[in-house]
Amino acid sequence: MEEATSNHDSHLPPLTHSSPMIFFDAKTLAMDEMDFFANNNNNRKNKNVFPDDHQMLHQMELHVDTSLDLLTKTSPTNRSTVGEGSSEARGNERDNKFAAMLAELHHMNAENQRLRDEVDKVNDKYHALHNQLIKQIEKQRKNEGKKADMIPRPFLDIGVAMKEENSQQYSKGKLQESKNMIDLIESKKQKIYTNKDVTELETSEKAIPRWLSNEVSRSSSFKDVDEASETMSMIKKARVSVRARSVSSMISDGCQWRKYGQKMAKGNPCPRAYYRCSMGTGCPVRKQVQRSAEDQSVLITTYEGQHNHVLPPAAKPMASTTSAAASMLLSGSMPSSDGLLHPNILESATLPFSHNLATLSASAPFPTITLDLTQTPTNNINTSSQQDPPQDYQLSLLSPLLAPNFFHQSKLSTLHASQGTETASFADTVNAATAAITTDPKFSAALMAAITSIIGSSHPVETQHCNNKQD
DNA sequence: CGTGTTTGACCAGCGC
DNA sequence: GCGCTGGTCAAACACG
Ligand SMILES: [Zn+2]
Repeated sequence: MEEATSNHDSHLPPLTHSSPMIFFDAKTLAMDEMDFFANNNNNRKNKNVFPDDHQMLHQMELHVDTSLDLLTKTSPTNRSTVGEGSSEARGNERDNKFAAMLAELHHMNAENQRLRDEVDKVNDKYHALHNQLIKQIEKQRKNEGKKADMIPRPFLDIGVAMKEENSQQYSKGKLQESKNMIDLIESKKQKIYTNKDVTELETSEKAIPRWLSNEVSRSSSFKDVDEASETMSMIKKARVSVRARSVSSMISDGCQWRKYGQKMAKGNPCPRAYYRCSMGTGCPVRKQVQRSAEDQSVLITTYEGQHNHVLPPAAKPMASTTSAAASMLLSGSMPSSDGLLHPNILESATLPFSHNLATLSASAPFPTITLDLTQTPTNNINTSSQQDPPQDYQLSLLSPLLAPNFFHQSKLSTLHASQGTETASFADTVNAATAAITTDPKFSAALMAAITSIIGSSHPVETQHCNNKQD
C-alpha cells in the first residue's frame, strides 16, 4: 500500500546514449546536449501531481485515524449508557466527521472521474491533432510537388492550418482547446528562439545530420521525384527508439523478427542485433536491439520503417506508435532552406509525448525519436501484484499515448510472450491486481497521478493489461 | 525442408 | 587514400 505513493522517488541511475541527445524540458525549454533522462524527472507534471497525491493521502490517513478512533474510544454502548453531555457532543462530532469523510470520498470520486474525463479529452485531442498532422503532411507533400522551390512550412505552421480546419470540425470547446494548445506551441517557439542557448542551436546547425542535408538537397534538385516514394523513404529513415527495462534479449512487440546481423557497437560491450520483420513478404520494417552500455538492464529497441502487411492486434500498439512517431519526425524534417529547422523538429517530437519520455536526437545520422520507458514508476503495480513482474509492461503505457484505439482493442495482448510460458498466470495476476487497484480509490488516485505524470493521457487502470516478455 | 540464427565478408559514409 | 564504423548480405549451420 505505502509503496504505491513512493513511486515518484524511484529514480534510476543516470542513463546516457552513445550519441548526444537533445532534450526539451517542460519548464525551461532549454536545449542542451547530452542525456537528460535521469535529471529531468522532476518535470512540471510531476509537480502538479504531487500535491493532489499528498492531499489524497492525507485524506485517506484522516480516514484511517478516525476509524481507529471509532473503534477504540467510542462504541455504540458508550454513546447511550454514559449519558455525558460531552459524549453526546462527541457523537455529533463523530457523525459530522463521518459525513465530512463521506463528502470527501464523494469529492474524491468526483475528482477521479474528472481526471479520467480530462484524460479522455487529452486522448481525443491527441487524435485530432494527429489526424491534422497526417493531413498536413499530405498537403505539404503535394505542395512541394507543385512548387519545388517553395519554402515548406515548418511544423509549427501546422497549428495555423489546424485552426482553420478545426473550426469546421470541432465544437467550440474543442476549438478553444486546440487554440490553447497552439498558443502553448507558439509560446514554446518564442522561448526557443529567445533562449540564450540559441548559440547552441547555431552550432548544432553546422553539424546538420545527413538525414537533414540529404532531404534538402534531394528534393530541391529532383523536383519530379515520386512524392510517395520519397515520403516512404523518409519514413523508412525515421527511427523510433524505445528504451525499456527487460532482462530478455528482445522485447516482444507482437511482430515476428528475423535476425540478419549482429555487430559489436563502439563503446558498448553488448552487441547490437539487427532484425527484420518476417511477418510479411518483403516487409521493410527493421529494428535494432541493443542493451544500454551504462545500464544493461535497459534494452534499446530502434524501429525503422512501416509494415506493409496486416498486423496482429498484439503488434498494433508498437507499430502505430512507431508509425506516428515517424510521421511526426517527417513533419518536422520536411526540407527547408531555413537553417532553424531543428527547434521545430524537436518541438514537434516532444509535443504529443510526455516531456520526460520523448527525446529526439539531432546528431544521429537518422531522425530518431527516443521514447524512454525506463523511468516509469512501477512500484504501484509491482507491490500490488505481490510479485516481481517483468517491467516490459511499461511499453503498454505507451500504447494509449499514440494508439489509444488499438490499445483498447488489445488489452490483453498488448505485449505477449513469444516464448514465455508464464504468460497466462502473470496476466491473471496483473488482472487481479488491476481489479484490486480499481476498487481502491487510493490506489487509483496514486496510479492516476503516477501515470498522468508520465504520459499525461492514459487510463490508469487499463495500462496493466499486458503480459510477459519472452525469455 | 522450411525457417531462423550465426558470423565473416562486404559495402558505404565519414573523418583525417 | 585510408581506416573506422554502422549496416547488410549470404553461406553455413541449427532446429523442429
Ligand atoms: Zn512487418
